[in-house]
Amino acid sequence: MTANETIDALRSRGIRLTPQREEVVRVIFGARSHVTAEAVHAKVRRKMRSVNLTTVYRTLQLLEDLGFVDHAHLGHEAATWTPAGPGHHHLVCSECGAVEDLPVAILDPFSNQVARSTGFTVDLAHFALTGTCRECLARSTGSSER
Amino acid sequence: MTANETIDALRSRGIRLTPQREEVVRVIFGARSHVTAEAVHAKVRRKMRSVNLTTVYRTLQLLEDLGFVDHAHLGHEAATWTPAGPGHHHLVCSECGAVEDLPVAILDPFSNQVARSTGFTVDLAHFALTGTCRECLARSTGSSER
DNA sequence: TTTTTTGCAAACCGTTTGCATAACG
DNA sequence: CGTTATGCAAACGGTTTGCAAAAAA
Repeated sequence: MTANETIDALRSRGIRLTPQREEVVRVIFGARSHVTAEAVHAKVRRKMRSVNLTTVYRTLQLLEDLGFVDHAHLGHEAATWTPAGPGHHHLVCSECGAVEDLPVAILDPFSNQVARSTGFTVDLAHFALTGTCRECLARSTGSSER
Repeated sequence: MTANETIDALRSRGIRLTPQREEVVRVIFGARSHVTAEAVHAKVRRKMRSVNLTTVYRTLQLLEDLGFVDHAHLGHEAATWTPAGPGHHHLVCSECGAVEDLPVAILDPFSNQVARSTGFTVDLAHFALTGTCRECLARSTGSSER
């Protein structure tokens, strides 16, 4: 979905359109990666100086309730937002902070395995998986290990 | 490790022992499950009324730095603490909040899979996996679906 | 007595709330 | 016009900080 399509969808759902909301939509759908509410706010402000962070949070919430965006938690820091989509997972390196995207398919066998053995349906899109990326691992084992 | 062993270990490492620290150790090693700093604080207070939450946080941090305890994040709420151990994983139901423990072995194939395809070493002990437990899933698909 | 730890109050960050004003439809 | 959204300031929960007073070694 594009920003314009989303805005049209909002209109036809009878959602009140404000310049603030339109701009928030444009920012999220125009961003190339995950953005925090703070980042959305900053970008929106470049067009409309007076917009409040609160409004951004409220709009993000609204858009999520309507199914247009999703948010995920990559760690302890602020949540990040993306246009709604097939859901992709994240690997966050706890050493360097690098975020690696993970194709859904790779984790399917795992989800199935967990479902089979525990009855639990894991949602891997909402919370990131943390760990150590290849580079940081190589650095630490390479130099400190005998 | 028991509380007493930990206290001895602290002493022999030359760490200053205060009644507050001892009591924090006893609470964590005496708890049957994961406890938040707040919960540790409440329990410590039953013995020593004046202990401050800040002290609990600082002690927990110290104990973790020394390798005696670990903390994990089960969701958006407060972190939970446990005696250091082989590390176990958690499935947290986002609907009912139930926390299910997961045998490490179940996740090994998954970790290996991720490592193989991405070079990323996941640390599944620090952040819980969220999802929907069997009961909540049954409830929602059973009653709301046609 | 020196060094470290404590308690307290205040700050922190990300997020949410209450409320009066502004603006959509 | 009625209804809903906005901006602002203030509160939130979990955690961390600075600092002077207290206690460990």
